[in-house]
Amino acid sequence: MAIDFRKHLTKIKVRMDFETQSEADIKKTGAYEYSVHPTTRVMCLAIKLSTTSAELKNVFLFNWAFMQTPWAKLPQAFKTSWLEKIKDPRFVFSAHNAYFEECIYNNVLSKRLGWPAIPLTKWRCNAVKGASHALPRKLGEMAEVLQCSIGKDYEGYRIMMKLCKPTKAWKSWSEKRLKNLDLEFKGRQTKDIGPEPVKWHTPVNNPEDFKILYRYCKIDVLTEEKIDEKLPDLIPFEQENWFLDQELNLRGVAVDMPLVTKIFNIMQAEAKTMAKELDVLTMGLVQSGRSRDQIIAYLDLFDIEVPDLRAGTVEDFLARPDLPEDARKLLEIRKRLAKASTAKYKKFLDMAASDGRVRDIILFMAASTRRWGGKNIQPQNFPRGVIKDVGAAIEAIKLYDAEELKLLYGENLMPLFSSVLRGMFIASPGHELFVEDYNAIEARVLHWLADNEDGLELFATGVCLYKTAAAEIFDKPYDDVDDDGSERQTGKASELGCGYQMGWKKFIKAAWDVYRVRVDMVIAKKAVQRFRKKHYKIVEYWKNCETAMISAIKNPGAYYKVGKVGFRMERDFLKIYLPSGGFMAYKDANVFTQQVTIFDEDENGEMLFNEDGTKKIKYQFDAEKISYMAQNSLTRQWNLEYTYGGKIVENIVQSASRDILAEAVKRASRAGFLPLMHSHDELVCEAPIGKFKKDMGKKGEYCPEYREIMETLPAWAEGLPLKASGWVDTRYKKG
DNA sequence: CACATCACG
DNA sequence: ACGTACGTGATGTGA
Repeated sequence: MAIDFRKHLTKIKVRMDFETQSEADIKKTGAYEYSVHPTTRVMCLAIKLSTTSAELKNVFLFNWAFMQTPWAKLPQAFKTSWLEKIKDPRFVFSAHNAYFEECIYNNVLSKRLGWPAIPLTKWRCNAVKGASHALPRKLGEMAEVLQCSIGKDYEGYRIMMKLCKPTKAWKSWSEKRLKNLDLEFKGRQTKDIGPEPVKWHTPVNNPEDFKILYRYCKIDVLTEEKIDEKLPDLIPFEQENWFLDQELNLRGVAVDMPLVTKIFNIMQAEAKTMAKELDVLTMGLVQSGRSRDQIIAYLDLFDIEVPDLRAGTVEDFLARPDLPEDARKLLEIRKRLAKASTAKYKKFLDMAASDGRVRDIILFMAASTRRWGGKNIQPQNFPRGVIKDVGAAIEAIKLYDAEELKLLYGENLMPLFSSVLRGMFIASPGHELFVEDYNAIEARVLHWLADNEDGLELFATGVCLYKTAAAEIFDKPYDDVDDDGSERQTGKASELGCGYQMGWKKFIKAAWDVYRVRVDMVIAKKAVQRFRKKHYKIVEYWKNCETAMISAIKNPGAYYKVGKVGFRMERDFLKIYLPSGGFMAYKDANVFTQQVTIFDEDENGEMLFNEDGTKKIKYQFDAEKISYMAQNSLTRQWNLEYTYGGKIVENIVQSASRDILAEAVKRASRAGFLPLMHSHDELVCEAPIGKFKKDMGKKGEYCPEYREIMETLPAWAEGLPLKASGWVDTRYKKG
């Protein structure tokens, strides 16, 4: 018997869903720039009050004519009722992906038609409610997995896609008109293209389709209600986090648009040249630097067999002295054209609003661990860059053209442009950027959660954990560990991976894939053993968390505490409660017994075989395993997933670290800093120049008050050794 | 739409 | 007698 959470709601929800039409492409521009586009308008609005039963007949539909009418001319009774809902604290406004509805309401209804403003704190987001329970974010998929889907309205979807943009006839006419303008410009004869066709679908010229659209819109808002009734509302901690997130995403970040434009133009010209080179070199066999299969087939002509075309592999092959010249040239071009970061310049151009800011680049609760994700421009995976003096590089790009830049930075300009990408984010006029990031936050949180005292001591003394690990692995004094080379990186891989139960084989693979460090098998085995012996409390923590999760699944409702976290099965979700009071959810968590077979290996890790050719078994045992339903992080498919001690602990650590950052955003905001973006261990704010005092640190200017805000421990994180470092400047960079 | 690749934490 | 690093998003190709 499902619990009706409506009874527990303190708020009455006004559920809203807009259908809009526009010349802008929302996929390209993002929701904000779409909403301010002059051609964007509302086709209809469906509204459902949570106080009536969840039936289609209880959904209000405000049609085309209503939504084109200025507020002043709307019926008085409606206006009174709407204003009441805005003023009355019992009412809130809810939508699935509320950011879109907020943008449309603010920029179309309020600014153009005069509707009264809805304060940010009155908005609620249904997609975020689902995300807080680790469900798929899309409305249809969320309803599907909660088994409350009203059924897919394929026809409605198709009609919506048709009505939301200009008519096909107008589009083709418009293209012809552009060609004519070009001809006119060149002083040549233009072609007759006839009169301008109808541009927009409206209920007047297309009444049947609009009927279907209205129904589609009503179904969406009703589906939203069915989902909402199945899930508890956000806890106050997360509701506040979300308000701050909306504020941040509506604020946006200033971008150096003239510089973006200049770099984009140079890059486009370069890409054209390289495409030509590629075509000549391969006689048309390779059509693009990104055509994996074509490149592999071409290299096969030279009897070169590459397993894949990842950067590291390409680098390995380029290092071969016997590589044929044409193959070398091809791989060089591939190297240049494969850079993903170059696409971000185009995205900057597409997304920036007329005020030179990009918005909606941070996604709340993107991960099942509740971490934020990056969106659109994806500021969380900007390349670190290879050029040392980025400031000088940016000044050079401002001053010189492509040919001059090549004299300074070499023939291949791509590394230059990918190195200065972060610098496209700038402070607003009269403002400066405040940036601080946490040192090894996940390692610190892990040792703190596991009550691993010797690990915590290390942090307190300020010794580098990664170097300590490297010193033990390579059996040499701490001070002799190579800082920039492979040794410290190996230590890092060891500390991060081993903390989550990584084995020695994966250690070798990860060290190579991620850090391009070749780790010897003996060293890998030693590193894993060293970690598990030295940090035996973490090994115990894996086991304790797994056992507690299994017990919790078997005994619904009972709370199992492991140190600072707790496990409880609540209806169809296993919840892991974190020190902050927040939780992670695992849908349909289940325990089952499986026979595990461990095969015998020789000391080199090679499989041993019996005389009959079957694999030699070392031992077998029955194990209790945990499964749950989740979106596979690779395929995005809703799948049965499995977990175990190390992975549970990883999730907990990531989740708790996210809460540390969330609390820092709150403190920064309350102190008068304006949060702009963040990246798991780094927070970027801006504030008017001079508002906060700066000091000179070892690596330049920083803001002591801001650092203090970052390093302040939340009440629930007593004993956690937090450490932050950063800088103040007017242009973004890697710290 | 699935997969590979490239980025980041 | 007891093993398993994890979490994202964007872009482009090719079926």
